[in-house]
Amino acid sequence: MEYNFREIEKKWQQKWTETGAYKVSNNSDKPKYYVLDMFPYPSGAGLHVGHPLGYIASDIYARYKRLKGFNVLHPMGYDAFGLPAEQYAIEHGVHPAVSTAKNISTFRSQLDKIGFSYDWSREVNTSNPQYYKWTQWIFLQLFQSWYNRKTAKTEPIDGLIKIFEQEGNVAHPIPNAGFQIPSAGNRQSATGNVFTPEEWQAFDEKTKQTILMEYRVAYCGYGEVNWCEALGTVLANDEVVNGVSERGGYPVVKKKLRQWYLRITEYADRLLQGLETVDFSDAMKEMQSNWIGKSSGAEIDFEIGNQQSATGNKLRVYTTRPDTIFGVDFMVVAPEHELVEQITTAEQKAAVEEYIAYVKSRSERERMAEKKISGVFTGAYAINPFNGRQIPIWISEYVLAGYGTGAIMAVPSGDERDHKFARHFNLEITNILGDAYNGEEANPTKDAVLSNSDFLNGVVMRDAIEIVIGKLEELGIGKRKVNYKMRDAAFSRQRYWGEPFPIKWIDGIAYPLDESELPLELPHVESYKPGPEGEGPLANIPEWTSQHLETNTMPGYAGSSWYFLRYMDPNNEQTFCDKSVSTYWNQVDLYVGGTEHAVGHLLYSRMWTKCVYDLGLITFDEPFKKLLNQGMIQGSSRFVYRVVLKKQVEEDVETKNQFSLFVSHKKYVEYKSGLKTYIDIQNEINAGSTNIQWGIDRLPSNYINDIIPIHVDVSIVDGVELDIDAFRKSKPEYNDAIFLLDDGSVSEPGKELSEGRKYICGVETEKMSKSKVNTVNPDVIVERFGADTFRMYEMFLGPIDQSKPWDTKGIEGVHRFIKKLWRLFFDEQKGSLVTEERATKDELKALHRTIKKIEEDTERFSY
RNA sequence: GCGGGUGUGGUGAAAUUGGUAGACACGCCAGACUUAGGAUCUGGUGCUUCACGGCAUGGGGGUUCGAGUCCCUCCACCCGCACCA
Repeated sequence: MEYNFREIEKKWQQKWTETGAYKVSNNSDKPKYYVLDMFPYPSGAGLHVGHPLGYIASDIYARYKRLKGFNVLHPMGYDAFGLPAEQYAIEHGVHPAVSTAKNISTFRSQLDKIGFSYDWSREVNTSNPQYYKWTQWIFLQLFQSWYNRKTAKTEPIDGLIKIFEQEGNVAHPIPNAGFQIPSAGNRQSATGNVFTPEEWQAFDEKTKQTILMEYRVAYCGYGEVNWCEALGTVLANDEVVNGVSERGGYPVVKKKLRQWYLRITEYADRLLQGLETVDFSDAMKEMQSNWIGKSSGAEIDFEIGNQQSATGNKLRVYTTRPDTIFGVDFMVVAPEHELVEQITTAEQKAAVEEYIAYVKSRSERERMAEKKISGVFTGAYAINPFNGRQIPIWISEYVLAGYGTGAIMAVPSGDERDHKFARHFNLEITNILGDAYNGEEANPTKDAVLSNSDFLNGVVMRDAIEIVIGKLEELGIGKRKVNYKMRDAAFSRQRYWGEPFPIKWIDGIAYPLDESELPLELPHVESYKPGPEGEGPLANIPEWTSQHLETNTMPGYAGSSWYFLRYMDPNNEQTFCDKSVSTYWNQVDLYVGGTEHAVGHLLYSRMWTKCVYDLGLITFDEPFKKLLNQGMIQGSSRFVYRVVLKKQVEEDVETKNQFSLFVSHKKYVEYKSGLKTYIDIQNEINAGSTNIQWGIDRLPSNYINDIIPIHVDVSIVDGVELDIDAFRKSKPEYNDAIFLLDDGSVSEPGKELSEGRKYICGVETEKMSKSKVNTVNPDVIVERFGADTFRMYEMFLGPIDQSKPWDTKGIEGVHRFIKKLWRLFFDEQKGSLVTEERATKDELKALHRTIKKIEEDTERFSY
C-alpha cells in the first residue's frame, strides 16, 4: 500500500467537515485556549506560500493544545476592505463587493486544501454589513467618549458635559491634571479653552459641539494629505514617488483636508505600560515604544527679533536637552511652520519661498530619508534668553511640523545632524563640551562637563537639565514637557471601499446616527472616481449627500482593530460580543503574525481594547497575551538580463554617467560576465575585426551597451535554469529572444543550445509579489506532494521567526521523509504492519522519547 | 535618515547555558537492486593539501584557557516609518 496523500487527505478533510470536528463551543469544562492568526487581506493574487507559514504554526499549536485537553478557539476570517479592490474596480468596473467575494472564495478553497483546523462557523468578513455594523457601533462609542486624564480612562462624553455645566473649564493650577485641552497642543480650540459654567450654558450648540470635538476619542479635525490635483485624489505615501504620483507621474502637493482621527496619543502611556504585561518579543516591544517615542524635555520660548528690536513673536521649541542651551548656534524651523511667513525678511523672501515650494513636493518619507543637507536662512534671529545672543533662524526639511513644536534649537557640538548642517552652511559651532568635543563630529553625551555655558560652567550635563528647566519655569519662558513622537491616528479615507461613518453633518455639526440605524450600508455607486474637492466617491451620490451623511470612509485598520472579539461571538445580533462570552475567552493566548504590523494594527487594536475595556464592555485591557512573529517568506526572484543600447546624451556632474535609453535589443546575456563578453566582442568589431559573433553590429562611438534585469516567472525556471522555450512563449515581445551564454553559445529561435547547456538566471531575494512574478501558489505544491508535506516543509524551512526566501527545491526530501514514516506502518506488498502485539520496552522508550521531543519543540516557540 | 531584524558549506539550515562548528535535509558523486524509475536502499561530500596538516560561522578589531555565541566597528540584505493591509 502506497502513501496516497490525495486519498488520505480528502478522506479526513471530509470527515472533519461532516462531523464538525473543529467546531468549538463557548461553554466547556475544559480550560480555554485562544490561538489566533492575523487574518489576511483577500487579494486578487490569491494565497501564496508565504501566507500559510504562520497559519501552519498556529494550527500545529491549536491541535497540540486540543490534545492537551484545552477548549481551543482557532478561527479565521478576512480583512476585506481596502484600496486594492477599489483600484481594481476603477480599472475593471467590477464592484469591490463582487471581486472581494470572489477572492475570498479563492482564499477559502486554498486554505481548505492545507487542512487547517479552523472553526469556520465563526468566519468573519470585515466588509460584511453584519460585521461592520459593529465596527460602526464601536466607532460611535469612541465618538461619544472622551479621555479623562484624571481617571486615566475612556469615559462617556456626557460626563464631560456635566463637568462643563457644573464647573466649566477653568485652568487647573496643576498642569495636565485638569480639563484643559488634552491633545498635544497643536489643535487649539477656536473658542478658547477657558469658560465658566455660565458661559458654557450660554454657548450655542455649534460652539459646544466644537469644544466637545476637541475631547472626543474619535474626532474630526484637519490634517495634511498628499493631494494630486490631476487625479483629483488623495494618495498614500506609497503611491508618491519622487514627488509625483506613481500612476501617471502627476505633481503631488500637501493639502489640508477635513479628517477623522483617533486620539491614540492620550493612550500613549498606557500603551507603554501595557507592554510590560504582555509576552511580545523584545524587538517588538522596542519597536512599539520607539514608535510611541516618549521623551521628556522642555519647551522653551525664544523671542524673535534682535537685541535692538523684538518682533513680539515667540518661537517655541521642544528639546530633550535644555542643558545645551548655551550651545545653540542656530534654530531650525519646519518649512510649514506658521511663523515662517511672518519672520522671513524681505531679502530672504524669494529664497524661502522657493525652498518651501520644493519641500511641498516632497513626501515625509523622502524628507526623512534625505541625506543631502538642505535649508534656507529666514533672515530672522531668535534671542537666547540667558545671554541675549542672536541666533539665526533657518528652515529645513529635516524638521517636521508634526513633531514637537515643529522647531528645534540646534546644538552642533552635541547633535550630529545639527553638526552636519552647521558644517554645510558654514555656521558657527560653539563648543560647550570642552575636551569632549573634538571639532570633527558632534558628541551627544550627557556626561560631559559644560563649558562656555555661563552659569552652567562646570556642571555635568545630566544635572544641568534640571537646573535649566527650573530656571525656565522661574522666568516663565519655558516648562517641563513630555513629548510623544506618535501622532493621533488618521481615521478617514477619501475612498469608497471602507466602512461608512455613522455620522450626519448638519450646519457643521457632526451628529451620530442612532444605534437602530446601523448598519449604515455602503450605497451602490456607478463610478469609483473621487468626489469634488478631494472628497471620497460617496460625495458623488445624491441620495447620500442629501442625507448629509459623512462622505469619508474608515481606513483598513478599522475592522481589524477588534475582529479578535467578534470571533468569540460571531453571530450575535444584539451586541458586538457578549460580555460573558468575552469574559470566558478572555485574551488571545497566542497571536501569530508578521512584524510588519508592529506599529499599525497591533497598536490600534491595543488602543481599541483599552477603550472598550474602559467603557465596561469587556474585562481585559490587553488583547494579545502572547505574540509570535513569524518571519516573512520572501520570494526568490529570477532574472534575465536584456542588453540595451543607450545613447550617451550628457555627462551629469553628480552621477557621472547620464544616459538616455535608446533602443532595446532582443538579446539576453548571462549576468555580468556575459555582458562583458558582449562588450568585448563589440569593441573588437568596432576596432575593425571581421570576426562577427553573436550578431553584434558595429556601434557609433557615443552608444553604449548596458543590461537591465527583467523579472522572469519563477514557474518557468528550474532552480536557476531558464526554460528558454517557455520564456519565448510567455510574451509576444519575447518571441524572438536571443540568449547569449558566457561560453559563447547562442540560443535563438530555430537554433537551440547544445545538450546540457542552460541559461542561468540571476537570483535576488525580494518581497513575494505578483508584479515580480516570484509567487508560488500553495495549491500547486499541495496537489503534487500533499498538505502534510507542504506543512512540514514550511516548518522545516527554518526557524519560524526568521525571514527566509521560498525555494521549492528541497521539498522532495520532506516528502520522502513522510513516505518513510508511512512505510513504518504500511508495506507495499503486505499492507498494514500494525498489530495488536504488546510494544516492547525499547519501542515504548522510542515512543515516549518522541513524545517528549515533540512536546519540547512545540512549546519552545510558544512558551 | 531613523527604528527593528538577519548574515554559518554549492543550497535551506543545526549547534537550547561561552565548551568537538556544519545535526537533519536538498543538491552533487559513487555503488546496490534493477521489467529503467523524478522509485527504493547503501556509502561519500565545508574549503585546501598527494599526505601530515592548515583554513573556515559577512569584513576588521577586542574580551576569554576557549567565541557562531559576549563587546566595539564597518559592510550587505530584509521589514517598518503613519493613506498598502
